[in-house]
Amino acid sequence: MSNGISLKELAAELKLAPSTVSRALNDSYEISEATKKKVISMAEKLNYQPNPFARSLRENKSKTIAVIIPERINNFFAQVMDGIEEIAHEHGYHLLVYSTHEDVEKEKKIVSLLQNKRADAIVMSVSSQTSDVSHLVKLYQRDLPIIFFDRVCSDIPTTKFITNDYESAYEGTKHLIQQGCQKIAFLMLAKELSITKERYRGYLDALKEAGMQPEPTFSLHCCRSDEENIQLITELLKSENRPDGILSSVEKLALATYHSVKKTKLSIPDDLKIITFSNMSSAGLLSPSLSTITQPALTIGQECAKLLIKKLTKPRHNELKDQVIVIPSKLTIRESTMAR
Amino acid sequence: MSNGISLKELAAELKLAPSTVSRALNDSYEISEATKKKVISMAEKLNYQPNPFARSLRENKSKTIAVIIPERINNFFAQVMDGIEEIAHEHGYHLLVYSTHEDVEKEKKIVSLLQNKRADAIVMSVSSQTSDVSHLVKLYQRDLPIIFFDRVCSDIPTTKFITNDYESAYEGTKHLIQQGCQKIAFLMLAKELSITKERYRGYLDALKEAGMQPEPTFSLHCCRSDEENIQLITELLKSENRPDGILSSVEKLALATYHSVKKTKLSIPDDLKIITFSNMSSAGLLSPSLSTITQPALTIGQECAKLLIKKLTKPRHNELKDQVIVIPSKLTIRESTMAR
DNA sequence: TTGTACGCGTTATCAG
DNA sequence: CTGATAACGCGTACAA
Repeated sequence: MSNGISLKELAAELKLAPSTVSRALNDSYEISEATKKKVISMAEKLNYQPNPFARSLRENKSKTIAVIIPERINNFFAQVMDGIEEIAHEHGYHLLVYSTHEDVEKEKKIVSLLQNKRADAIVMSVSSQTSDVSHLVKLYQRDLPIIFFDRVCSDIPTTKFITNDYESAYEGTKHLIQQGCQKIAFLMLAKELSITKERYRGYLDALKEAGMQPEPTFSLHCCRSDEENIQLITELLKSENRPDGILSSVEKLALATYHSVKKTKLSIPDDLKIITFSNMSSAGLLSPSLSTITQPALTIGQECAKLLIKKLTKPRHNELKDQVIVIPSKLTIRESTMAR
Repeated sequence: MSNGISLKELAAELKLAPSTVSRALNDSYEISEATKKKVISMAEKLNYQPNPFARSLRENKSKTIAVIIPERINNFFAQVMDGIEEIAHEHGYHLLVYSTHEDVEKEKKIVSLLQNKRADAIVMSVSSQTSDVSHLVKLYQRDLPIIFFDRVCSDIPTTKFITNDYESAYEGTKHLIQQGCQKIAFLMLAKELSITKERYRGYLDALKEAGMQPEPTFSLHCCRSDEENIQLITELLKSENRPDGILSSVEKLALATYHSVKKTKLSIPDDLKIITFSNMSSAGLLSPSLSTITQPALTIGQECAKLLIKKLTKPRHNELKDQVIVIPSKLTIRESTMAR
């Protein structure tokens, strides 16, 4: 056996015209049952596989969706991918996957690669460095359907799926206050990120409602590097005026905090309480177990894919409206925020 | 702007023949520098993007590699993916990614989807349910280059990348013995998996060398379901004749053990020591911190991609020889295997 | 140095 | 119901 047979060869074998065979395989109504059967059985016998590129060329679609995420080693994004894949496969779509590693330059390269319609549509969450979005606008202008999730681009008029960032951060902060925290810090990646803004707002409003002033040094901007983040957080924890509570806007910063705490004489939750946005399944196994705000990652992925496929299947009736769809997160209280 | 311009249209704009434009863009030696410049600048001006499907159809290659992994929410596989992606992107290759969720039926479907040469090659790690490999043999017979990593198929004559499973398991077991364990259990997924077999051999040989008998009930076969695994392990830990040491052949079973221990009165490492194959970055943050055998995941991914691309680029000189390439793991001792 | 013609494997249109 | 033909966009042999 070697490299597969073409429609034409299959037709020759059957002594039929290629067009007839094509129609038979596509179950066209204008082909008799008898020939359909003959064609199908021969196709199976010879293990005929249609060439996807010829088809894509002809139909101007690839049955492929591109997914761009900031990082792969991240439970949230991995779960979202699982959700997208589940729905995509149900509808015969394939997934091209790209990770930007939180690097805008990488993101731009990837996006530029996708301009040629290699994928029928794009699902993405922008990198933490992304503030100028002209590369994404370009995509949009090329008529490539695009959906954002989690870290969205409000400038681009399409559908976005997020969790209730504001409320969750608000509730998380309120929880810290109820547990007795007086000085609460907020850990963020880039301040330009949509999720940062919303979660920060929730944090500030919760403080305000409790009559607390947000300490400027308590808004900590972190970066991609775990080492640097641990350094930054350690400094904050060792400072004269250190926080006694932390709301971490992403999982990795909570883990960095755990590492930092090990470098101090502090202990969680006695000296410092912490809650974080995170989808880590082993949050409950950490020392101490970590209170989390768990995002509906799988659902977000599924919904993204469902909407996109609806749009791809029936483009007329389904525009990607400029709207934000919110799916709520779930607070799970564990030891890291226990009152003494 | 709408949907991109074709080579023909670009040629018309330039008042040149399509073939000339094609050659200019591909930097052919038979085109004058002057026209090359004109063509390139116009191509940029009109944002010309070659149609990848026309190209794939013509050249019979897609510049795409398919990657099949058993699960996405797994630090090892995520890191391997990162390694593959890094090298693939350097060479202009795209990645189609599929997860089997440890399900052979899913694996078969995916593999069948790839028969049509949608991808130029495949990198994969088989599901834990995979014992019959006829679906993979079929791929191989189709002349689709395929490379295995970690969970390999010895029946298929191609290159495989693994870690030193036998030695690592041997060393891990020996470490447990040195720390005072007398009754060591081995946790595995399916016993048919290549990694299970090798790691089990290492475990058995270490026991033997220490003059210990392998207790039959201490070889625990687990499954995909975390709940069931926790149940199984809990039973083992509560049994009359319980182990005092555990070598876990995969990360998830170690985490399941941590959950199980919480359901008993035992404590790690006093009553039970445990070491596991794992690439979890937060192993050091668990309670207690978890001793691990860390696989060179990134390197494995990079090497797979390098070899595959060499093969795809210069097929004549690079056959995928039937060999196993071993890249060693690293033992990291933490609290979970401390002697009392 | 540039242009013409063809084929890659499909599917849709038009004829019969 | 089936067959012939054209077209999708590109690259290459062959011609000029």
